[in-house]
Amino acid sequence: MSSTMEPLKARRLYLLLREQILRGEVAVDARLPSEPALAQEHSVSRVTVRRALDKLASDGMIERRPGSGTFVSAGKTSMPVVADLSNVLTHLVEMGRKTGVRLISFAYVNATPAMAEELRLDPGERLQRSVRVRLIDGQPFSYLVTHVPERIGMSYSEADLASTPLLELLERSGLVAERATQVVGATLAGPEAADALDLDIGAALLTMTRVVFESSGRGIEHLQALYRPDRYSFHMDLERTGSDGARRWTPADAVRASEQINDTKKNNRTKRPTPQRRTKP
Amino acid sequence: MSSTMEPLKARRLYLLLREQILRGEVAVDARLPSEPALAQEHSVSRVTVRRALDKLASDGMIERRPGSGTFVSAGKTSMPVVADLSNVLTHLVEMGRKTGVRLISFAYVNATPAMAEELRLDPGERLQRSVRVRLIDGQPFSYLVTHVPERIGMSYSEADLASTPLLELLERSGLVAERATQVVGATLAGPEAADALDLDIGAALLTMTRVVFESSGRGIEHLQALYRPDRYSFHMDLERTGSDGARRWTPADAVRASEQINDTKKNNRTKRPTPQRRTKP
DNA sequence: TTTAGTTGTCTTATAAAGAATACAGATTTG
DNA sequence: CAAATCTGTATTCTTTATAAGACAACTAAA
Repeated sequence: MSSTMEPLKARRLYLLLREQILRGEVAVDARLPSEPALAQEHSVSRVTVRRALDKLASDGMIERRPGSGTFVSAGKTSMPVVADLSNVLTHLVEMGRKTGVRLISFAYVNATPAMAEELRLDPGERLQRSVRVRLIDGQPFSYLVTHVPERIGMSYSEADLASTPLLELLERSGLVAERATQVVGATLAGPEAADALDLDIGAALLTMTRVVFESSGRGIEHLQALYRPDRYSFHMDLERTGSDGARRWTPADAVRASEQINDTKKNNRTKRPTPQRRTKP
Repeated sequence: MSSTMEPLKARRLYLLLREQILRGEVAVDARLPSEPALAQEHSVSRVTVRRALDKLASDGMIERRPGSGTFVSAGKTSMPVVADLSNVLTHLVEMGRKTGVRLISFAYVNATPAMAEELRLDPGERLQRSVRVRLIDGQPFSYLVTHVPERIGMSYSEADLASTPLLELLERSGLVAERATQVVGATLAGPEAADALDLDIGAALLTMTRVVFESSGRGIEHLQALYRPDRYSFHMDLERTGSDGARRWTPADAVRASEQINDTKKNNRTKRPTPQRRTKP
């Protein structure tokens, strides 16, 4: 499965150092080993060490002080925007952040066999395919490829897509979403996604595939989402519920959800049911 | 953020083709463009195309038939083991699969500032650090780095770790886990993880960071998990609950959980509440 | 001030990746 | 069978990555 086609040594070292910094194995503001030391430690030349450090510096993870050393930067080591498992961005309003959507492409295509099966449709059925990029504070954080059956897609315009969440559009047109499955994984950035998300090809991406079904069991939306993990991640709070042998973990979101059903108006944004990671002041 | 230190051209092409195949843009059993055609299409030499295809072939994604062409393989395009959002592996028993654990390292270390903060402990406190690899059918699928406060870690042995889930060990020693937070993201494989998971350095990994708290609010476990996305992914079923303006998505697991609280004995393994992706017969 | 250690920059040499081309053997099609 | 097309393999050349070393400029500490 593995071996052959080695990534460049500089890339390897870059990934290694990056990992150590992100995991906190090297403290913030601490000095890294000197370039000659790193070169000897990893059995590479100083040029290679230098390339790795260049990359880290351009990522804003380290700061180089000539004559003194290179140090781990405080700022950039942390904290993407988080979403709960229902894919709802949290703490956005209160942080005064603004999101936007860019429509990359929009077309009608024939369903591939795989796509038809996932949506439980007839193979070859026409689908509306749209590619969008979501932005936060002007910076892209997600790359979304959506497939919707043609007849359903007709109920809204191309312009609607660039301004309104797709699920809202679907429900507005009378459809009733009943169930959805989501699968979360990881993949490497290909050329298109890398370009749209302002990343290097081969960067790590968080993926989510969601299929939404109406009550009849037919799929009404297929979403393939790619997220920049440094700007977006999934967050879930779990509570230990039940007693004795039947104790198990329950997502706290579910609790909050049932609380909110009889509470349409006041949205409790002061809740903090579980400790959050925070950056130091 | 991007540019400089280009990955190799062969790697780029590999990722591009891989992406197209995984997304179903190229049908299963279909023939890929010929090597000269791919070379011209992407403005690279045939040697480079060849390297990319070699990698795809070793991944089992394509099959090369001399004189005929290269074709997309049916088998390997799909389906890792799935876990629900409580991190419980599903469909394992019924599939007759066996899991195992390999203990990689075991030591006591000083808490880094970042780790201490996440666990809400005093900085510098002693922690038990263990690194484990979980296997399914003899193949590694997750790389787990766990930190537990020293006094708690004393309650079980090194051998226990290799055989029993950590959370069970903790509760067995009288601790009461009350809350947990989980953050799911993605990262690139570093040298250690790549080696343990039998992957190339720079491969995409699914990450989960979990912190478990007891009722006093102090952390009792910090877990950093790295998963091979081709062998493991998170799955969640959502249901549209509530009415009118208060409709929202609720994880179906929560429903199942509350059903099971009064149902200790019979574990309903026949449930299939939501359509699953499946491979063709 | 001196000294040791650091990053920044350059040179030269070797190793590896990629480009361009040619040709043998297998497969399909006319 | 013959022609066209494909993969497998080899050769040669160019470009890029890496190695090894030298030296200047800067910093901090003795």
